[in-house]
Amino acid sequence: MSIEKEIKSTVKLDEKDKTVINLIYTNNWLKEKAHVFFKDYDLSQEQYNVLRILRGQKGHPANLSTIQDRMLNKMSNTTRLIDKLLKKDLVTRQTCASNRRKIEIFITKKGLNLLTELDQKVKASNIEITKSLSNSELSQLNKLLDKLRAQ
Amino acid sequence: MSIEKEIKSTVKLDEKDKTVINLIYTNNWLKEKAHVFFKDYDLSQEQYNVLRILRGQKGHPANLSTIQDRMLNKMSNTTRLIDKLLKKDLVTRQTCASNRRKIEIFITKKGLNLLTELDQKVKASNIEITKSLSNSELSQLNKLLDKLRAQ
DNA sequence: ACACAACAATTGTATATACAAATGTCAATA
DNA sequence: TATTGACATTTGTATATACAATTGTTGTGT
Repeated sequence: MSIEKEIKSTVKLDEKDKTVINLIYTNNWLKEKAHVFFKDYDLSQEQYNVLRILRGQKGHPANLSTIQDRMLNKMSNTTRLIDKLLKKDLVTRQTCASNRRKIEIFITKKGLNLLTELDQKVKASNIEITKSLSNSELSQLNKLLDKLRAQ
Repeated sequence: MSIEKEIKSTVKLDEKDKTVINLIYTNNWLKEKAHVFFKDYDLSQEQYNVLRILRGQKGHPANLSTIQDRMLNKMSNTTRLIDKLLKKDLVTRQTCASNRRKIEIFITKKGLNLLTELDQKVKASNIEITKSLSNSELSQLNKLLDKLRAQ
């Protein structure tokens, strides 16, 4: 459905306004799907994201500011997010020996296993989410989004 | 910047995965802009959205479920959002005479004036946000987003 | 008229997020 | 080595959001 019908807009929108609303609307649509997906795993989208960042470290520790840097949703409170992962034994936390202001966070074996389990499911979910578009359309969409943000 | 560089991804993503991440990332980029925009007005994005819905009613009242229906972010607690608009005298609330389960919400003169003031600024902001894309690219992007959601 | 289900909104509670202030640590320099 | 500013994280507090339970109202069937 076109975004104008979708939001039952009473006025005709120009392409610029439409794009902004369309992005917000599409994100909500996406967020709903992610929510359904993750609730089975007692994991928030952000927690999943952090685990992936840690896995990307390939054994090297990450400290809080590194994680915050790479997070999709830059939220201020990474400490409490890590607290939750810690409580589930998905990560470990220790202060950095060479600089005690920093902390070193590692993903645990349990965390890696959970990610492995999720990998295929996320893949499947992404296929499902994007099934209406061909690969060339997806590539176009990616190009346009990248260009939009290039300011 | 491409989404892969942006998130410092260590692995090559396929277009499907890239699209999903790109949408999330783009939304955060957008949310940040909206946040900066609205904070000067002591108004949240959602509050603004509700005011616009009420203006769209053109004098007719809207009840809570109608508003919730049309909101971009379907959140559960419209009551408390209306509370806040009420406290700022931007809307009025009264129980519906013919069905006392319903309430009727109207936008006030003050609310309409605020919207009028914001109209041009939102327009300008949307122009700024979308300045990297031509009109034909924006139209393409809108088509792709609409198609993506068409499931 | 009464019981009961459906409806519309509100309230309570838990969790998430944003922002500022506080804590502890380190580096520079006088 | 004492002071100061910057750094990295944590904590406190306010606000936002999600979800379930509750309240009050209406419509329907008996």
